[in-house]
Amino acid sequence: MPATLKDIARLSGCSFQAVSAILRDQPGTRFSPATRARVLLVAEQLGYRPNASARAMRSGRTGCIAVLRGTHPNHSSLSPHLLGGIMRELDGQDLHAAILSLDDAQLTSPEHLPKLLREVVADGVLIKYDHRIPPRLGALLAQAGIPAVWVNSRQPADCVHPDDLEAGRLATERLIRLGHRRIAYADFSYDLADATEHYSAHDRHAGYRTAMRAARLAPRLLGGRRGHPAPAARLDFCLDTLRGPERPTAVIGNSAWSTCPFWHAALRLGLRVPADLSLLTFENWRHDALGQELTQYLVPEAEMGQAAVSRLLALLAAPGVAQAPLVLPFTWVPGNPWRG
Amino acid sequence: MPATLKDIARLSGCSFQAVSAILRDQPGTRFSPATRARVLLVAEQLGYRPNASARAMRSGRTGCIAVLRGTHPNHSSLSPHLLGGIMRELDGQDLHAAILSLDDAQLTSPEHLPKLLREVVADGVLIKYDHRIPPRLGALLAQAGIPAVWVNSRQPADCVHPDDLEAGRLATERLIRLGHRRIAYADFSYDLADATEHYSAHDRHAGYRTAMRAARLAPRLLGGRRGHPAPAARLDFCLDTLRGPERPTAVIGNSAWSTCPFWHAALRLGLRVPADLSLLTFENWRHDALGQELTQYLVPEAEMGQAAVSRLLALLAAPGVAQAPLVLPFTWVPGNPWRG
DNA sequence: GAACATTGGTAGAACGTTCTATCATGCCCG
DNA sequence: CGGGCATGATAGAACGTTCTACCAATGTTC
Repeated sequence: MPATLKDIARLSGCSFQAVSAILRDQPGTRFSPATRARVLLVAEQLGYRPNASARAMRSGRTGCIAVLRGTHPNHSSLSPHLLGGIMRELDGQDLHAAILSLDDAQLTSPEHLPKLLREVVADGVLIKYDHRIPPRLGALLAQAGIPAVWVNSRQPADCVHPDDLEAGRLATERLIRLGHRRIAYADFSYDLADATEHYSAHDRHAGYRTAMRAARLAPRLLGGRRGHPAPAARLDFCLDTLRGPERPTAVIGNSAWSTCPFWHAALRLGLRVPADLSLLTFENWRHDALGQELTQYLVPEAEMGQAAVSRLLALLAAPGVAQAPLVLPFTWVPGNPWRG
Repeated sequence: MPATLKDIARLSGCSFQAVSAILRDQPGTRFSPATRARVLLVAEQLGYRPNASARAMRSGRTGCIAVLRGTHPNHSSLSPHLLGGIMRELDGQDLHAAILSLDDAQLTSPEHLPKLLREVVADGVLIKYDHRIPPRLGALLAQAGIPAVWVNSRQPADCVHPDDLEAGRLATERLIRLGHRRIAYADFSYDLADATEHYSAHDRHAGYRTAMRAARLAPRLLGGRRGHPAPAARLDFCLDTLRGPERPTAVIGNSAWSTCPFWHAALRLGLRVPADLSLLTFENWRHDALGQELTQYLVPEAEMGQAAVSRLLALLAAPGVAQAPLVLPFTWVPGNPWRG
């Protein structure tokens, strides 16, 4: 049986309230150095750890952050990196996280969520964005007084997301500076089941177009919401694209899913990467297995997790004070060799 | 403020103990249908949810499973699929999971872990195997009376792991049946920083060797613990291998990290996959971006998570009754086209 | 030498549950 | 008409904390 305050009190000859005060070293109370030492010693010997449930019940604080995720495997799953970032930030604070999985029904009609959240007694909640979450969830949580921070979302406040717009712009400008003129943007993600336009895909593409227009170059979209090839026809689509007279000298892919087919086509056509075709891709995390010729722009997953937690903690400390969205830059992982 | 039993009691005109009994419909107690209906109605209207902390304190059960993970990004991170499997099983049981991150110091010397676990009041713990976890952790937990199930480990009991041996054998046999004779096994994973031999890598390779020997074919290891090429030299290594007169007609890779370089080499050499070179790879989850020519053997991550939880629940229900290891088969995802 | 602060504590209550014990009816039966 | 017995409850205690109030000495000050 775990040791309690009363056990320590009995063995060190004082009241359990004194033990409690000493172990937390509550400001405003004074105890003699002798008592203090005795209590600390006994606590150490018994391997005392405060009972989290009791503490939570008394203080109202659980030291627990709920993390919402959908159950759909393709969308809104918690990546190890995001989880790692969340944990890194929590660990310093003597907090832990409870993961809460929501099935599609709960995601779509979140009326019962506040109740559910209260049951997993948590101080606040981190919500990994999923396009199926209806916007009214924010209002519901606010109404229930549950502090929430959104991850990878564009809420008006209390959210953290990657700077997709800037990443799209930077990637394009980098290629332009290298002398590329025919730069295409590829997005085949729409042949995924249940794919709808995501902020990220939209913003990356928008950043690309901005940079192209600024340089007076014609943007070119391969794939996209309309016009994406069927999965089986993808490779042929890419071969055709790379064989044409107007073939791009660089392709920026919305994800590895969109970029790899071009790479494979290039390999098959004998084009050298990146000498004949530069390939840039956005990705959630570093795909070492993809090989080192691809240049990757990595979504700052770990940083998002960390930032989201620290925002949530700030929100807990100062309830009701909304904070402006926090926008995080991508990480540039140059391919090898990188011409530039 | 969340509604409590007393709130419901006040509004429905009975004692809070009655409310508690009615809402749990405790066997052995009898209440009139009228009272019962009144209480249920009021509870519904107030959106009552039992306070988990209070319940946990009273009953000793927290309804919470701790999941241990290391902080190292390459090893022992919780994949979305594993997490999904865990959650799927928990959700049906009105349970939730708390993730506990351990830094390297905590992993290496886990003497304080039982205390830590007790603080995150959890009924039991799921441990994602990491080669840096010292074996004595098992004994420590047992001694502290904390029920534990190991995921992807080969503990003598209370563990769940994929059938790497069988997968290695099956993959090889499948290729042999297709007429392949020069089948090589590739493992480049040792050029990862901090790579030590893992059960999985060992067993898959052992399964391969068993099948080869049974068919009186010569096993061939490309890479491996000794003899793996440096990361920058990997592609050349593969090109050389595929150019030689004794070139394999099939390569089984320990992971995409080990298989992809062969694929790229094949593309560059104009070899058709799988017509000229069959590629099989073991992987933790389905890499759609890798393209459809590779045949993948998927580690049953979700199934492991689900099975591990159900084992843990069984252990909680019958404490001290150790269960034999549960071994789960891989999923075969044939490449396209699959010759066979 | 009485009023008063300081030091070093103790005591009771509360948080929201669940568990165990008790109790007031009304009813049947002998 | 009183003993047994269902029915439909209630009351108290306990879980391990933390918070607020109080208290008994011992010094300090005018």
